[in-house]
Amino acid sequence: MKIATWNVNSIRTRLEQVIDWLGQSNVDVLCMQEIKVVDAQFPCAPFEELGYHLYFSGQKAYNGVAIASRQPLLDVSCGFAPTLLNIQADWDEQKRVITGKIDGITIVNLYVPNGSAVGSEKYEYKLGWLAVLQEYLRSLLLSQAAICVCGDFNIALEDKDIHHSAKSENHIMASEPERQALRDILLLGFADAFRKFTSEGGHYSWWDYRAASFRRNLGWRIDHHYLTPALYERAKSCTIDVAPRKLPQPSDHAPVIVEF
DNA sequence: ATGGCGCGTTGCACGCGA
Repeated sequence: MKIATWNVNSIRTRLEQVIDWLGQSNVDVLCMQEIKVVDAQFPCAPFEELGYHLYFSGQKAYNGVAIASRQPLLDVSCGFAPTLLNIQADWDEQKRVITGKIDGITIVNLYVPNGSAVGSEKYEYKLGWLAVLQEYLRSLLLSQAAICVCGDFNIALEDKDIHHSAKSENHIMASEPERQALRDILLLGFADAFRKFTSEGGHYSWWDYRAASFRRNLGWRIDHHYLTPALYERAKSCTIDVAPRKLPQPSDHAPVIVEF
């Protein structure tokens, strides 16, 4: 069983690359972020022709998450509210969460807010959103034993997840409050699948479009799979596939795949 | 220090991403 996460940066623009990659990688589940399309316009047909079922929560122009799965997902829900019944509704206005269950594994597909700049209004929104996410996962853990939380976290937890020329405490995605918010979430009982197999730095999942960052390998590892303990033990590999990032007109993110 | 590239938009410059 392979579960992949990929910020595709517009599913309509990236459709051919995503479909090609699905056909080659043969993953069972693909979690996508930044689909940037309303539900009525999601291009379902090419996925269905490959044998995938589609689940999505989209909005116009920004954000949006989707899951393509070979087997139908159970208990699909969008946003925090179905689990956090008392949450303020506006935390679900931006479409950043979709959850479903397959083979006893609850998959939570996330697009964590970017945060713009440390100290900005969007940064405060990101920290607030992460606090809501913590409560969401705490609540899920009450009823679900095997959880895979994956997606674009927009946080590099350690300095070795960041290329040498960008290490800055006040950099968005690396500031201490963001890292602490993510550590607090992991303390609920999640471990990084990638770090089960690879301890050294220099492995990245996102490279800025500008300044030839990919060619110079000036990247960040910000796309993650976080697993509950028994699932973590079952993980057989976790890899970043940089091949799609080399194509013309790529997403700025590469897919990350965990295998059980 | 700044901006760089790419996406979508009742588009033709701008907000946003990270």
